[in-house]
Amino acid sequence: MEFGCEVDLEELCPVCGDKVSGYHYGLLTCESCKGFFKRTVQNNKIYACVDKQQCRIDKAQRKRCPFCRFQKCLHVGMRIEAVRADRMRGGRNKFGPTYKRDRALKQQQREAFIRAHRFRTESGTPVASWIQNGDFTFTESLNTVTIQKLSTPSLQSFGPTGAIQNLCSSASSWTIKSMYSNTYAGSAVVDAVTLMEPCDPCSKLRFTQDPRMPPLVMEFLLYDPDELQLQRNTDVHFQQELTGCCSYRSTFKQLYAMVDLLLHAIVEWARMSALFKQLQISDQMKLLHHCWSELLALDIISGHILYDRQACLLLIGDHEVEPPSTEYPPGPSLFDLSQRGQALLEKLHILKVDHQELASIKYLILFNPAVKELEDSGFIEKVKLQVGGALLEYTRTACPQLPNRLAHLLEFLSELRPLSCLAEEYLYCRHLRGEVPCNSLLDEMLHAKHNSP
DNA sequence: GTTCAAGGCCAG
DNA sequence: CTGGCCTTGAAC
Repeated sequence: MEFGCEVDLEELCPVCGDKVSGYHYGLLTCESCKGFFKRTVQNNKIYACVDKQQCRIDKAQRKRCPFCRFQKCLHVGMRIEAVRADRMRGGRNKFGPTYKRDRALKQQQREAFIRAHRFRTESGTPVASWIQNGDFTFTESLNTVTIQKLSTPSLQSFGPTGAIQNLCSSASSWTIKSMYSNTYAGSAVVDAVTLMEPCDPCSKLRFTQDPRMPPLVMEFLLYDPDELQLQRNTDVHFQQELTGCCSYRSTFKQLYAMVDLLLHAIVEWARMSALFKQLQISDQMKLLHHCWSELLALDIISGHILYDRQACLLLIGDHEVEPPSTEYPPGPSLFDLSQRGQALLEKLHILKVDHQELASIKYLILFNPAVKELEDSGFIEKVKLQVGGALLEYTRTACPQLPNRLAHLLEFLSELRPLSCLAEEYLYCRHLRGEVPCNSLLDEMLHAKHNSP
């Protein structure tokens, strides 16, 4: 079973994502943030940020900027008044009952999340047999792919073909970088890089003023990709081509360019996540290779919900640009995808899902402990459970009148999976016909899942 | 007596 | 300065 009651529920520090050692100064934090907070308050430290006071704080970088670290300590709720002025040791402070309540609440949430997860409808998930085969070969191919721990700058060929897919490194992080030919979506990489720039967290602060919002959900929202930038990029790509009234083939070329752009944004979003960064590179690759299509489908659908995105992939099914398939058995059509996507979109509309929930759901998709041959599935499971707990806490606070809201969200997730399988099948069929440009990130994702070495 | 969140210590 | 480990002592 995916979530057993016996699971050791190790929490993660809301400041840096390190392992929690207990309640310190008002909430569960790690030992190092506890010490840092204590020293800062006791010694009346005053720090300065050499950047824009928006430094990302995670386990690897928490030492870099004490100013932003302390700001984050305060932001997540560490209490200055819990540091004793008289420095008296031992005993308990006035937060004792708070900690006790918090423990009870967390336990309740944990149990409720596990119940909700059991409730989730797993049946009726049609997965084409070739996809299952693909999963097998995908696992096999992973064994042959050596991924360096990129402590020094390096370029490495990735994937079973000669595609120019490279893992690049900067410091201890990584990116998947696809190169484009001059004739195909030449500006996509540049655009993707632009949209990957961390958005201004202040622009989202208005959503995070509510002190009842779980710190984890707040974090997810703050670091969700900048939609405006993404929209500008995708609109340019998509509408240029559609207004040009061109052949279906070139329209799909643009479609792939946009899918590739979205994939770049998804990879970069994951890469920027403090929790994701704590995984080994190999696990990061496995998780992304496994869930890219789900994240892509969710991204496209949520674009409608949150932003009424103009460049609408779902509507492409209405353009009647796709000639009927001559293959037997016929693969899925864009029309199929469009119909199913619209049905899911309708569900989200009825649920009135919000940005916080969508930002959290993405982490539930990404941190999937069921992915095969993970090095650290334990950590991934803990993260998933923690995200589930935070999402439950959030839905209970935001929609107290709907106690089963989380179960509905999980049900939506279980319905997203077959759609993403269908989308993958569609893209793979076109890939086999040579319509997916080589060297794109999409090409890499399709290769990773379906090619045996 | 046990628990556990305070403060303290000190190698790196 | 950092952070892992140690000591303390009120609440239970």
